[in-house]
Amino acid sequence: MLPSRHLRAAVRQRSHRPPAAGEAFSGKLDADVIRRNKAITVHMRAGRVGEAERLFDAMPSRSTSTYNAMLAGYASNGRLPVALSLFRSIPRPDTFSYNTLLHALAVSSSLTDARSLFDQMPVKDSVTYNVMISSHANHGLVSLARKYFDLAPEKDAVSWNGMLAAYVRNGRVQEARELFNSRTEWDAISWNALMAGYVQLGRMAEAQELFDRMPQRDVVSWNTMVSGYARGGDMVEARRMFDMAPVRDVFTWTAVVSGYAQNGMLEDARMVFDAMPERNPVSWNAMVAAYVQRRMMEKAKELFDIMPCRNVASWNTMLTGYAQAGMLDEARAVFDMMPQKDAVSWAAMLAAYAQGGFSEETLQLFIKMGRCGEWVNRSAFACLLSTCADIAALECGMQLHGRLIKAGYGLGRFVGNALLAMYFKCGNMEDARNAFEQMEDRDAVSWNTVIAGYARHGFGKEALEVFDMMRATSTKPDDITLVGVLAACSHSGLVEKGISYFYSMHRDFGVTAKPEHYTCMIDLLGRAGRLDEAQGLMKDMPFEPDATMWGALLGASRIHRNSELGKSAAEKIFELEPENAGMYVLLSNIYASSGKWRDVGKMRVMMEDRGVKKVPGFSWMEVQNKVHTFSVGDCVHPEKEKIYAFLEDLDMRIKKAGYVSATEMVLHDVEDEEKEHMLKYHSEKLAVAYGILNIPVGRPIRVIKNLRVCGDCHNAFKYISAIEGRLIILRDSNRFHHFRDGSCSCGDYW
DNA sequence: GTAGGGTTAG
Repeated sequence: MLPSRHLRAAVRQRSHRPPAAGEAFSGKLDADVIRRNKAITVHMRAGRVGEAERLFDAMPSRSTSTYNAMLAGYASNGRLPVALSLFRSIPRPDTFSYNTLLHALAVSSSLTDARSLFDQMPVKDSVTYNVMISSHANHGLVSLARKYFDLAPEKDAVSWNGMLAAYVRNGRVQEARELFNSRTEWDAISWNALMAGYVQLGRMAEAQELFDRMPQRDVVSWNTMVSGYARGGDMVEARRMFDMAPVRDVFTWTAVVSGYAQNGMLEDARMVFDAMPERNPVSWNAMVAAYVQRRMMEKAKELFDIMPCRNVASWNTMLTGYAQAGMLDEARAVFDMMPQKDAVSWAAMLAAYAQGGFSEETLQLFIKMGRCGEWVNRSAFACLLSTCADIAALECGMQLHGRLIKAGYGLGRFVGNALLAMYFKCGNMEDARNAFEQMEDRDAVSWNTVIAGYARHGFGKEALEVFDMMRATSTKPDDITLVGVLAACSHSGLVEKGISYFYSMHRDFGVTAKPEHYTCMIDLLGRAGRLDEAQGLMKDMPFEPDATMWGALLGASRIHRNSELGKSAAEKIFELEPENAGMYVLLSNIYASSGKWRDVGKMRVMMEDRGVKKVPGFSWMEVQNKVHTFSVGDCVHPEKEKIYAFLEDLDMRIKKAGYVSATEMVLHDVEDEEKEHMLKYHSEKLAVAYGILNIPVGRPIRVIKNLRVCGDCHNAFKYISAIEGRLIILRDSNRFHHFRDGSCSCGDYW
């Protein structure tokens, strides 16, 4: 980003003399200047900045348009600082000059800079407003785009289409439609844009209806429909449109190739590809992606090697291909070899590491990214934020939030929702709420994220408050909202409330109960000890119970020590999902807690027979941008001596305060003392101990565990939070626990 | 010489 004082200085020098649109420096342009201006533009467009500069320097006289050509060239070649200093040296800049700079700032610097230039512009024309409309729309700031649209004194076709596209590109097709219906003079671009809006949402019937009604169709109209059907997986219809099209261009052909590719029809894709009259890099990329999608990396590489010309996307395709095939070394090799990297390359490499569980590498790469000064675009922001959410890298996520603000990106739906989810998944409720309050465009996803977020943290009251807020808006609650609402009731013990929502949701919100809703209800009733009612609901519902529902019942049996019911639930689960290790462990724990060691032993034999591997439990936490991982007992952490010694001491102190270790929770039937020893060194305990030692007092200790928290650790953390005066936020595979002053936000209701 | 629609990679 540019320091705004440079911008202010550049503009201040200019503002004493308002220039007029189209004004030329020398009054009359001679043919030679025009010819040379054209040559400059040609060089600039081909990326030959040096050539253009030589021409410019050699010119005996220059017009303002000469400067403008240079300015546009610098801007489109990513040379923003040079563009800015050139702008300062233009003797009489006209509105063209200002518009060019405005566009450059909006595209590659920040909207804050663009806005301040806009405010200082002495003369504005419709292009000025159009730049503001489209750049705000591209950043997801639809209401600001609308503000500039309404502000524009005269609107031309581009203004109307820009506003239409602002709605369409942000998924707000309804508002686009309303705008469209408000007048009649629309051109083919407008029809195509609105059609594309429906296509993006997969609403092909409405797109087709527009297509049939449009007064004049051009090749883009056909392409929109072909690719729409292709992306929706309807290759028959896509092919029909392709065959019917009166004109085809590279886009049409590529859409079909990519359609076949994405729907797993590799041979058809190749046939069309081979038949193409001409190909561009995108067509090649689509075919390479076809092989990549089938994990045929050798074939993909073969094609990649013979491509006449590769762009960043070609490299990115190979990079993600290797990443998805789990070939992380190859992926990294491609990443290091690429001639240019863009935001996608960084995001793909980051995602590869993150999804492979290499959080260390993920963070390292992100730090490197910051050092490289890489410009992060909106989707990369969203992708990075969700990566941070997955690994609960809060500090990383907060840095991203900071850069998001600096870049002038508003909290539009995509980035805003990703940010919300990040804060919730990292256990930072305050910032999640703040981000939500600041979002300018809330959609159902935003509301759902907040409701489900609060629910998972055991903040049932807050979740239901937000739900009430949502009901006061025009955004309609959907089935996902109600899953969140029911989960909120379940996780907070609001049993009666949950039951009443469940039975009234069809009447009040038009939501029909899906299996997910029943799962919530079984969970809710089961946790409350109303096991008979839970079973009754399962019998009466219109679906066959699935493994998750039996799992909810199994969990309830564990809390309420009903090993008979637990056993029959577990048997059903073994039938449905024989490899689900978590269920064997859960059932073992139920047997163990009632001292049925023989049955515990049987479970272990069963797991061995069926080749089910128990997922090893581990926990991790972030301290100063570094992720520390802990696993049970065998801590390899460099500071393990210190951690163990501290744990011993802590253990003594919480015992004095009344803590009794619940040896019953452990899977193995070993002697008590030994059991206690194993419990003491559960991964989450090691992590919490490390946190207390390394995180300053006053800041919460955030720990993430890949499995469900063990009951004994849960109990111990309550004591620890009181004795150490710390807030401990634990994310386990099921939900969040906030330990504070001796109690947990789950109300021991997990 | 500035602004608007359709194709690839996440």
